[in-house]
Amino acid sequence: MDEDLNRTVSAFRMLVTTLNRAKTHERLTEAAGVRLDRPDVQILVYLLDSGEPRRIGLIATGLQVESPHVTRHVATLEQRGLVERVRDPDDGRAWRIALTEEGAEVASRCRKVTTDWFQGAIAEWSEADRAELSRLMGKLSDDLSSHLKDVITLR
Amino acid sequence: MDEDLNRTVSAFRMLVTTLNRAKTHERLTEAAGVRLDRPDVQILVYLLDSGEPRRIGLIATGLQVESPHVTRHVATLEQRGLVERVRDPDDGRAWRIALTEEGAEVASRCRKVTTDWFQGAIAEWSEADRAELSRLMGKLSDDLSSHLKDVITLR
DNA sequence: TATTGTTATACTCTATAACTATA
DNA sequence: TATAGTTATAGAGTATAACAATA
Repeated sequence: MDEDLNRTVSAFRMLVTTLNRAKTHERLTEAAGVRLDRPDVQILVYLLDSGEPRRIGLIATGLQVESPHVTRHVATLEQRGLVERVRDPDDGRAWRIALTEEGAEVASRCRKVTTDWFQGAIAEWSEADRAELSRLMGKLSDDLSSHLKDVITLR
Repeated sequence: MDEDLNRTVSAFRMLVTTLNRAKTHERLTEAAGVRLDRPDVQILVYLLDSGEPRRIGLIATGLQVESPHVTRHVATLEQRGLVERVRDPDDGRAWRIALTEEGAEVASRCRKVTTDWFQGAIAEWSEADRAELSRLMGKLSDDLSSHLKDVITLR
């Protein structure tokens, strides 16, 4: 039981490690045919997943970083024509960050590289196992995030 | 199918993000009652998981970082009495890094905080789901690492 | 001479603090 | 004056390059 848990967590730890290495990112951008640093890609994919323009603050919250970090990277993405600022209809002082057409395309390519990695890794799995993985992963993500939020907030 | 995959990956992405934030680490060390930076903890837990002393190079490979990084952090861990160097019996020029008694204790506390987080998150899950998670997670970790290794090597 | 590890250095990522601007 | 965002700065984390030491 406890052994099971230890194995689960250490498997997880290894995956997290791998996915955070510079080499992995390098490989991703190479495969996607773009030259962007990690935070840039994270922001693009976040916007793509969102499906609509988002404010700086919301992007920061979503990616769990501080806003100056987002400000800086959005500025470079804007210069490269991958995102643009549009007025927030609800709040005149605020802007929303929108993917440009090219930005959306780049974001899809980056996202696809990652999903392809997963797909390649589980290609040999049974249909049932793949479905189970999807289900449990979603559940784990929800439960772990909300659990951590509680743990971190309750101080 | 493709939708499933996208959800799996984006759930994953979120978890990776959360687990890599400074605040999460801060929370971990606070709960474990230690004052160590992230690489220090990674090295300690790696050694604990290994169950035996390891050489610098192997630690670097395992954590997927370059050896100078390990050298530096091992030096501080050594100063703090959490690890010690022992001669490699197989190769006189090499040393192995061993956990001291205190180091092993600190490492266990850190590892336990993480596993407790997981445990708390999945506490309400059915026995069957927990077992499935463990099984699929191990499988995914193996398959994804080896798949990535292939992808990254084949260049 | 090949391998392992170390020292020195620099770059990337991210946080904190102080400031600006608009509702 | 409260909120959203920006500018400025600093610190953590990690990589690369050059070197040292031992089989």
